[in-house]
Amino acid sequence: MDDLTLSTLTWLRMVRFVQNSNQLSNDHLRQFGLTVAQFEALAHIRNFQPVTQTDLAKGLTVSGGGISRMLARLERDELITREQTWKTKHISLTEAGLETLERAFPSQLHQQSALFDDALDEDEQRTLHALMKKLYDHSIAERAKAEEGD
Amino acid sequence: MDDLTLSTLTWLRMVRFVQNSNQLSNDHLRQFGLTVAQFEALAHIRNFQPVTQTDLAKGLTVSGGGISRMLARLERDELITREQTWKTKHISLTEAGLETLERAFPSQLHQQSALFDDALDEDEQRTLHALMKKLYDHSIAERAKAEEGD
DNA sequence: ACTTATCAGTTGACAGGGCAAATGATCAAT
DNA sequence: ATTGATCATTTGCCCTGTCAACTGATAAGT
Repeated sequence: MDDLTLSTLTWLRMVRFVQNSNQLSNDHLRQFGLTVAQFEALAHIRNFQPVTQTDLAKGLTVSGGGISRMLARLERDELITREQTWKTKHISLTEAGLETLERAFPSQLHQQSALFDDALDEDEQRTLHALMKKLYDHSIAERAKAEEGD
Repeated sequence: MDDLTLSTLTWLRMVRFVQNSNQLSNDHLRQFGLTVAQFEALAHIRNFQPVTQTDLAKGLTVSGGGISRMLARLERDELITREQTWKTKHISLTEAGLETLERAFPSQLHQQSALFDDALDEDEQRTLHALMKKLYDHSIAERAKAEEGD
């Protein structure tokens, strides 16, 4: 009954794996009062601060509207600050934001990579990485193509 | 600056690829008035109808609350019906639901697999499938472990 | 100076989805 | 029959995210 081409099956497994992994990360991060999205936002901000909202949106591949709302929540929780100079807002971590990130970071990173390290040996990981790069690059090209033919 | 372990990089590419692919699918499905989530729900319902909400939630790996809302929207749009017998609601496609699905199905499937077929040859696809199966199964096991140790 | 692009960010309306508490319906045990 | 236990679904509250329309600020052309 089901539509079991190889790529369909692969796709399904990938989507579910990403789902499961995100859920595990969310469970894990709950003790720090963070979601995966927030964790990733904080990590990105730390690496590039001070950063504009537009750049942050690009870096995290979310829309401008999405980043605006997320940052509003992070600001409300006093994990980041937004300072407006001219027309641009520059985002930085607060003390509390940095502290939270640094508490969560190591275990989150470990949790994340364990999912790969436990399931695949080093050769397999390298192979997977190469395949994902191909797929990813191709999907980027497709998105760009869709964009221009708007 | 960035935390560039192999698994982190692989993870990032996988997440972005899934994002891009979903976005491409959403763009594609817009002409049929469907989202990816709705398309997948309709396809699943067609294959298993009549099906209970609980089973549907499991099949699509969303929570009970999530499925309840999504089905409410699909019912509002008259793509499905919910018939209550005893304590359970049985979901089926309406005429319009089936028709919409059948119009969208072939091109959506094609769009989906093209992303793999254009980027990877057959050997690579088989390798990827095997690796994803390993990862997926492992993530399922981890979720189960997290569940019991609640 | 005054209008017009243009760019950065916000906001309303919406879909998707999680969790936990509440409802409803059925079944089991007294 | 009545009280509980159990299961299916709903609902309130929240976060994530899109799109499109809107606001504000700056830059440019006349």
